[in-house]
Amino acid sequence: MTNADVARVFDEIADILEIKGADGFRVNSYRRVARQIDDLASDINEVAARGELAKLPGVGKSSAEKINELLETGELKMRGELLAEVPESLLELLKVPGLGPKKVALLWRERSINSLGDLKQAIEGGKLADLKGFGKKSIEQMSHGIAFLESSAGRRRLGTAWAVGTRLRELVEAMPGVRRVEHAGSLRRGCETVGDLDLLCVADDAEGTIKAFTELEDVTQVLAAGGTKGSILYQYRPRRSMQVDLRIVSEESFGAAWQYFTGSKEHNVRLRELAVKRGWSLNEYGLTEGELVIASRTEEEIYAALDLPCPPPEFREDRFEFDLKEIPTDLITREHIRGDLHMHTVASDGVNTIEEMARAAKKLGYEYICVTDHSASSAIANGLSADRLSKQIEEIHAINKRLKGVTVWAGSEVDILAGGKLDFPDELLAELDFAIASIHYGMGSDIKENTQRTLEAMQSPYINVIGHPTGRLLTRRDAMPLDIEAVAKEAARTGTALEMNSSHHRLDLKDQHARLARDCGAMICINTDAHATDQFEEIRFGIVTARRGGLLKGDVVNTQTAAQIRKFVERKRSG
DNA sequence: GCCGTTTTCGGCCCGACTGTTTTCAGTCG
Repeated sequence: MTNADVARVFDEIADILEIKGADGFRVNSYRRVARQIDDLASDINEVAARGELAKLPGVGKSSAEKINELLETGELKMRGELLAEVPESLLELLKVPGLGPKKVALLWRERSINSLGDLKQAIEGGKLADLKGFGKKSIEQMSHGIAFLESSAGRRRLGTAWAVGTRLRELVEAMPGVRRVEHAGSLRRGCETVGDLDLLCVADDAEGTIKAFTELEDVTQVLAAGGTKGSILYQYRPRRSMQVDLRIVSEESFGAAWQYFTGSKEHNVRLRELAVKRGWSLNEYGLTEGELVIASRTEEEIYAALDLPCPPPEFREDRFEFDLKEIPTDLITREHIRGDLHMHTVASDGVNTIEEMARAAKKLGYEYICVTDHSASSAIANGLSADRLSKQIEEIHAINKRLKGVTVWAGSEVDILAGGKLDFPDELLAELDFAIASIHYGMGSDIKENTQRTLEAMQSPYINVIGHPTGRLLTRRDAMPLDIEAVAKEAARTGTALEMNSSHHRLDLKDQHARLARDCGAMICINTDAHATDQFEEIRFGIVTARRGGLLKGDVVNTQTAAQIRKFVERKRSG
C-alpha cells in the first residue's frame, strides 16, 4: 500500500464517522493522520518497519496499530465494520457542494438515499419536498452542485489556476473604487493543484464590488453574495469552471485577513493555538486581547507578535515552518536562475528552432541554455538518432559562433531503457556538454525495478540530471513507485542532480521529495522542459514548488554560472 | 483520537453566509 492508499482509508473513516455523528475532535484526529501520511516524504511502509509510526505528529497508539494492520493485511477491521453500517456509496454525496455529513445522514436515514444516482432520482421525483432542512432553494442548489461535480470534478493544476486567477484579479482591479486586490488561498501558497480561487480586496463600496463581481461575464452561478463575501462559479473555457471567492476587507485588518485566507487551514489552526496559549484570539480581523487589537495591518506584525518569523506563503502547511527561528534569506527565487537545462526543439517534439529558443532565453536574461531533444527510443516524440544528434551538436557549435549574449549547450534527454541502460553509446554522450536521463516507458514496474533502473542510469559519468524522476502527470497519471531516498542518496554520491521539472503538468519532483533529496545531499536542477519559447515562463511553477520544499539558492544547479556548471560536469566525468 | 513548560484528564480555532427550524443549525473555508 502506498502513502496515498493509507491516507485515503483514514479520510474515509473520518467521513463515515462524521455521517454517524461521531465526536468532531475524534473525526479531526483521523483527518490529521490522513494528511500527515499524505504529506510524508518517506514511504509509510518503511516508517512502519522502523516502528516509528507513533512518532509522527498526530499519530497515537491507536492510529499506529491501524496503519500496521492496513500495511500487513491490506485491510482494516474497523473500516469493514463501519461500512457494514454506512454504505460506501454515501461518501460521494459529501462531495456535493452544500451537502455535509448531517444532511447526508438525513437523506440516508429518512429517504434511503445511498448514492449520487439515488439523490438525482429523488430530486427529479420530488421526494425531498417535505424533508426537514431541504427547502426549494436547497434542492435547487444541490442540483447545480451535482451538475458541477459531474462536469468539472477535481482540482485544477497550478498553471491553470494561476492563469484564471490572474485574469480575475485584473477584472476586479478594474472595478470602480477598488484599491487593492491580492491572491490568497492555495494559489498564493503555490500548491500543485488548486480547488478554488480566493481573492482579497480593499474597496470603497463593499456591496457594490460584490455585486459587480457576481455580475461578471462568464459567471455561471452565484453561490453566495453577502456584504463582505461573494462566491461564484466562473467559466474560464467551455465546460470548465472554477469557484472563485472574493472577500472585501478593510485596510486596517488587511494583514490579518491575508494571513487568514492564505491558510493553510492546518497552519492557521496551529497559529490560533499559539495565540490562545497567550490568552489572545486570532481571526480574520486581527490578533486581539479582549477589545485590544495587538496586530492586524500586516502579516509580519501578526507573526512578530507571536514571536515567529513571517513564513513565505509557500511554507504555510504546518510542516516545518513553526520550527524555524528565522526564514532563510537565500530561499530560491526566480532571480537566482541563470539558465534552463531541459528543452525541446523542432528536431524532436518542440515547436521552435534552437535559435528561437536561444533568443527567447536571452530575452529572459539567461546566460545559458541546454538543448535536450529526445533520444531515438522516444519514437513517438521524433527522438533523434545518433546520427541526427551528431549533426545537431555541430549545428549548436555554429549557432554559438554567431549568437552572442547566451551560450547554447548541446545536450540530450536520453531515454533510460529497461534495466537502466542508456539510449546512446558513451562515445556519443561524451560529445555532449550536459545530459539528462529520463524514464518515459515501462513505468508500471514495481518500486524495486524502477529504483534500480534509475540508480543504474546515474552510474554513467555522462548523465548530469535525472529528468522528471517519478514520471507523474498531475490529475492524469500517478507517480511511479520510486524509492526517493535511495535515489537521492545515490544522486549525492555520484554527483548527479535530480530535476525539478517546472511544467505545470508535472512538478516532478514534488515539494516534499525535493526537500528530502536536498536533505540527502542531492543537487536539484529546476528546468522547464519547454517545448516552445513561451513555456520558459513555467519556471515560476518549479520555483514555487522548490520554495515549498525549502530549497535554497545553493541547492540548485542552475543558479550557478556557466563555468561552475562546466566544473559540475567535469567532476562527474573525471570520477 | 491525540496530547502535555497549566501533562494522564479535559480540553481541542473562528466567523460568514444560507435557508428556513421564528432564533439557529449546517456548511464552508
